[in-house]
Amino acid sequence: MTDSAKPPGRFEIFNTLGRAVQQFVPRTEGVVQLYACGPTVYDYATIGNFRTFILVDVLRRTLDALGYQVRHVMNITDVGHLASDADEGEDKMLAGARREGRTVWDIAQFYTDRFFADADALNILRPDVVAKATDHIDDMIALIRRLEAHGFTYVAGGNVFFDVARFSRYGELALLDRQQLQAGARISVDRSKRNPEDFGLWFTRSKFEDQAMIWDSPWGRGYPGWHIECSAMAMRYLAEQFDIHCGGIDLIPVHHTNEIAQAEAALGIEANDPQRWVNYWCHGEFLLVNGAKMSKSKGNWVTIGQLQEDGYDALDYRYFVLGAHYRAHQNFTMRALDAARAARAGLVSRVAALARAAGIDAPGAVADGGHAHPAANEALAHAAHDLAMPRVLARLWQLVKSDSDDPECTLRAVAAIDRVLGLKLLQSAASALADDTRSDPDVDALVRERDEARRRRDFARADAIRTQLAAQGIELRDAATGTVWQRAAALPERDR
RNA sequence: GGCGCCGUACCCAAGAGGUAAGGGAGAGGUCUGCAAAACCUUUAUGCACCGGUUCGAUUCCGGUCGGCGCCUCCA
Repeated sequence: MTDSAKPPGRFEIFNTLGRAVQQFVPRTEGVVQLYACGPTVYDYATIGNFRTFILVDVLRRTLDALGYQVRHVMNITDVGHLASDADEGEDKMLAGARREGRTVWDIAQFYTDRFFADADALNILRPDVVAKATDHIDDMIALIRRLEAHGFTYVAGGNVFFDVARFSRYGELALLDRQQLQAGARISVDRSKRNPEDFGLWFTRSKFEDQAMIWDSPWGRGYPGWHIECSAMAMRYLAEQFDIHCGGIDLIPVHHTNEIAQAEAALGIEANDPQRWVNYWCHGEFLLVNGAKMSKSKGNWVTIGQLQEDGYDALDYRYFVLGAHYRAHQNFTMRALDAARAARAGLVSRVAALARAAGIDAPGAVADGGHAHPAANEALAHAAHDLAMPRVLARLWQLVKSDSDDPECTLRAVAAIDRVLGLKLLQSAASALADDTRSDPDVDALVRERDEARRRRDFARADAIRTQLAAQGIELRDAATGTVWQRAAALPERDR
């Protein structure tokens, strides 16, 4: 574990606010306050969603490995939101409920559970705080009241809006030029708004008669706008001003832009104030599927569960994601996933071989070697430079392929590197080693008989036994130390 | 109309102003009764194209072509 007496290592991260890789300086020495936008739980999360959650996880692991104390907060959006401020489209939670004939509350619980099941399979660490929007309506109302007190709101058509014109820095994060935006280019604009960019803070008017999630508020019975929850919950569980806010790149132009507006307006942060609500904004690029964006609306989305049904381990997907830099597009194809699976398997088998060489039966228990090993040092340095995970992987491969006269030391370095990668390499190697000693009376008897036959050079009989076992899905390998067997991995092939 | 990103071998994908990480796949080899596994070796004088800056660019600048995305919700 990291020596907490030492100051944290240097960390650099690309800041969307400023569009440059910057040296990370936390507000409080040695402590990182991190907020990540979580899932909307009206349907399964896609592998694209999880690309971003893996980014957050890697960020958190890297900061931790560098010696920072990280406090990680994530929201669960379990309240329905309309498709636009114009009260159009459909409420996603309601749509999910209608689709499945269940209540919105059931839907939220079900998909929240599914989300964490997938996240666990991907070895994504749980945030320190998971906050549900519906548990924090009071915090949102309090924040809206603060905005109201500062004169940043107005009521129109029964709904409370944020007045963008009052916030001069509006759009800075997204480099938006308000004059050039084609408002309503793709959707119609709510006529009651003063400016097209104004966004709802609290709605009391909805076209949905069966709106199940409504609460009392100073403005009437209704429900909160889309953006207020993250700001309210981040400020509640972190501090009013904190270090890093993460999300997908698609959140930049609207969600995060609006979050900055409402939070800085509420906090009274002036336009020329160097003190920001959040100092570092970190965004993950999109995952493409066969060259095109994956989205729920297009229907070309893939879930972790689907990959598992096809015989892949969630960690194969994690390896795939780690193979590309988080700020670059990444193209998901089954062929690329196959490559990731093969690569991860190769890594695990090399780690298992190191454990054998070191005489360690349970490599899962190997403590990481701190930063004693140069390879671990270099790998961590790559991670610390804007999360260059492809370089971390390359360094790991170099380490694992090098001849080592101290396999245990190498193993400790692997453990240290995997602390950042989160690929469970040591645990996986442990189960690979367990396979070495697997036994089954019937199979063992046949294997012994075959060995006898081979000794007699009765290869016809030996091959017959091998064929017989193969029919049962058992593969034999005649290693120098004797014959070992394993069940062939069942890998249903999907059309690709 | 405005804004942003990208274009590296068969595939995925790093990269830096000084001569192309890593993985997968393929090929060759070692080993083996055969096979499998494992291991070794190997695969871009080249980084979309055209100009410019430079002693030197794939890496910087400008342009062209091509792909993707945003300006509704979406990670």
